[in-house]
Amino acid sequence: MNDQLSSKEPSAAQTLPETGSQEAVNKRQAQIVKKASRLFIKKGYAQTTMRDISKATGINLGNLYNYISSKEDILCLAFETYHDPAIAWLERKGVLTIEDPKEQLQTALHQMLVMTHDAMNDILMMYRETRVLPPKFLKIVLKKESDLVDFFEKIIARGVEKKAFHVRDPYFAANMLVFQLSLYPLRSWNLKRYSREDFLTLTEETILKAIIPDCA
Amino acid sequence: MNDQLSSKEPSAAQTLPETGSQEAVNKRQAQIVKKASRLFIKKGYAQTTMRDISKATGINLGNLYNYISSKEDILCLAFETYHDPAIAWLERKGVLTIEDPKEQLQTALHQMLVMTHDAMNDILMMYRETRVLPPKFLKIVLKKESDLVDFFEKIIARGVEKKAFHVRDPYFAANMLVFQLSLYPLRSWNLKRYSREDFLTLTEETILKAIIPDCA
DNA sequence: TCCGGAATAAAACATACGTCTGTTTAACAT
DNA sequence: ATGTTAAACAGACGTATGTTTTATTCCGGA
Repeated sequence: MNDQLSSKEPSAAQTLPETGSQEAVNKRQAQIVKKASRLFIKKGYAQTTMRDISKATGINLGNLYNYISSKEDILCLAFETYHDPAIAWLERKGVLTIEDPKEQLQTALHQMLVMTHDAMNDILMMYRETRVLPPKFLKIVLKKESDLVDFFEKIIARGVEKKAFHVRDPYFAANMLVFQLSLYPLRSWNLKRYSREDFLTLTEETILKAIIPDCA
Repeated sequence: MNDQLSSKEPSAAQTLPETGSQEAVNKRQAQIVKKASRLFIKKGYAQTTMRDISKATGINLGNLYNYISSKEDILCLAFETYHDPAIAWLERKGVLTIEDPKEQLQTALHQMLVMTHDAMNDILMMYRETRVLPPKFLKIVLKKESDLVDFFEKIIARGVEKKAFHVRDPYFAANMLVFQLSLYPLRSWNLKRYSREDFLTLTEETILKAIIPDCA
């Protein structure tokens, strides 16, 4: 009846009715998460009701629970959906094999900026709703973010060794850089005057200036 | 620039019972806001109940409504309490009269960084709960933030004119700078390794490097 | 044609919430 | 003592919520 005491698995391992084809269930899940995310973005997680989600997806309220195990679970799935592609890109593409540190940093930074910009609403939502995540899942999310910082730290540290960059503390610089990626998601209300391209260029330029000595 | 920043009563707090000593009421209000803010920080606004606030303040649930007009009102008051001092400092102190652009920027930046650092929990809370603000009050808050950006834009623009700074777009630089002030509030979970002083120095250094040419 | 699993609609359920009301207590001037 | 007034209190009200359940409909395949 009320199994609140049973440990809540993070969404990935969430146990569901498990009937029929897992394929169709996953598809339905994705549909729910996508629609629900729009609502979370527009109204906030707490202010979005399961009835809202039912209406938005066109899936009956009771039927929703055949695909997700709880409202909280939808949020976890949303974090997964929009957080993973970034790190995935950095690994899939051969960023790590670029020899020139400056070019390597520019390539990684540019791609991250573009992705961040295009997913601005989702990122803003994540910043706002992080608190709602169950502790176990929160840990996973922070770990992923921390990995991203480590990724940039390595690039920067190598550039410093090769005298291509000039920063006193690569770990700090990486933290600042990753944080700066969120400038637009968190402050777009004050940056409307810039076109997408202008903004990306300006941001890239500003971030790099703090890392690459520009006196040459 | 900041014309009506010292508006006191007619903020967003709605009209209250308006009893006898407004003095005691304000004191009580401050007490409520302070305690409630701690709860909002710890559990989030939506997850904090008026009963929680009653328990934390020791003020009876029903009696709370003699001092605040709604739960939402408490949040508005919290924003006011922690948002105003920053702008106030910049105006009170004679930052605007400092002649040397570099010294002027350093002074303002340092103070803002210290204040941001010390109010990190409140700032994190504000980033997260902005959505809950009633539209009318949200507008006021964004205006204040925008004013802060304008403040730094003017400093930067003057430094550019005097060839002391090197930035392509002062408005963008100011936006980035103000955003960077929130690095610690938003990312402290990944920056625990730094002492307060080390962190402040590093941040100041990094922010300035993007504005002041360091080839000298 | 009929069966069985899925979807739907509607309601129920238990709880939690913000807010308000009616009453009591305490302080204090008269 | 007494009367007045503001503060404190417990409890209730109505609504909204996440979740579950029940009764009914739909539809493809035997």
